[in-house]
Amino acid sequence: MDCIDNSCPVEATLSVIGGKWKVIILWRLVNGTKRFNELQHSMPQITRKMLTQQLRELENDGLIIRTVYPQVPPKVEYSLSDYGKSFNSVMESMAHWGFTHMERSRQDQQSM
Amino acid sequence: MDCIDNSCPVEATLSVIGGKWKVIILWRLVNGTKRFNELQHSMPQITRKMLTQQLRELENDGLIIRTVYPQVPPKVEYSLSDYGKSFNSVMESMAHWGFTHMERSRQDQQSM
DNA sequence: CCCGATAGTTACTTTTTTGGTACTACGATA
DNA sequence: TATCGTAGTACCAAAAAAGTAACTATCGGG
Repeated sequence: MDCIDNSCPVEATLSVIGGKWKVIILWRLVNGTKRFNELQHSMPQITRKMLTQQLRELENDGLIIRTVYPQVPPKVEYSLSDYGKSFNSVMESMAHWGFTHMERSRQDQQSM
Repeated sequence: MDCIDNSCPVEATLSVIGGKWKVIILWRLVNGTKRFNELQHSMPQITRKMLTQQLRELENDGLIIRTVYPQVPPKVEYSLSDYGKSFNSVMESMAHWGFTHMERSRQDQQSM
C-alpha cells in the first residue's frame, strides 16, 4: 500500500475526492437518496453551481447515481452507487477522527 | 458521529487536512522522521514555498513536530506527533480505497 | 398571460492557491 | 576570498477554484 514510483494509493484517493465539497456531499448521501434541493439546503454554504459541478464529477467517477424523473417541475435524485458506498469506510474513519479532534479542540479552548 | 447543527466531524477533519498537500505530506512521514529536503525530493511537484507553508500549518495544528538542529548548513527534521499518528488509521483507510480504485481504473482502461 | 417550482446553465468577478525567481544566513571547504 | 549546501523568505505573476447574479426550460394553477 506504499507509494511506488508515481502511483500512490493515497494520492489516487485524493484525486477522486479532493476539493472542498466532494466528501461533504458523499457524507450527506450516506443515509440515502437525496434530491438536488435537499442537498443544497443541507449545505447552505455551497452554491448551486458548485453543487451541480461536483455532483457531475462524482457521477463521472462512478461514485454516485443521478436519476432524472421526467416531471415538471423537475425531480432529480442522487444516491451512492455501490462503488460510492465502498467509500463509506473511509468517511467513517474520517468522522471518527474528526469527532475526537472536535473534543480535543474544545478542551484546548477550555484550558486557555 | 452525524452532522449536528453546524458541527460535522467529517468537515472538522477536512478543515485540518483539507487542501492538496497535507495528507500527502503526512503520508510521507508515516514511516519516520524526514528532513526538509527529503520531503521535497519525495514530492517533486511541490515547491519549497508550499511545503514550508503546509508544514507550518500542520505544526500549528499539532500534527507534526519540527525539530531544528543548530548546525550549519541547517538541519530541520519533521516527524508525526502522537496526535498526527492518530491520523494514520484514516490514511490507511484512504490508501486501501485508493489501491482498489487504481485496480478498478486499470480494468476500466483494459475493457475499452 | 403571468407566477411559482425545480434543476439547472452562462457569463463574469473575486478569492485562493500555486508557481517563479531572487534573496538570505551561516559555517565549511577549496 | 569565492563557492557550496540547507532551509528557508519575499515579492510578484499566473492559474485554478469558487462565488454572484442573471437567465433558461417546462407545466400547472390562478
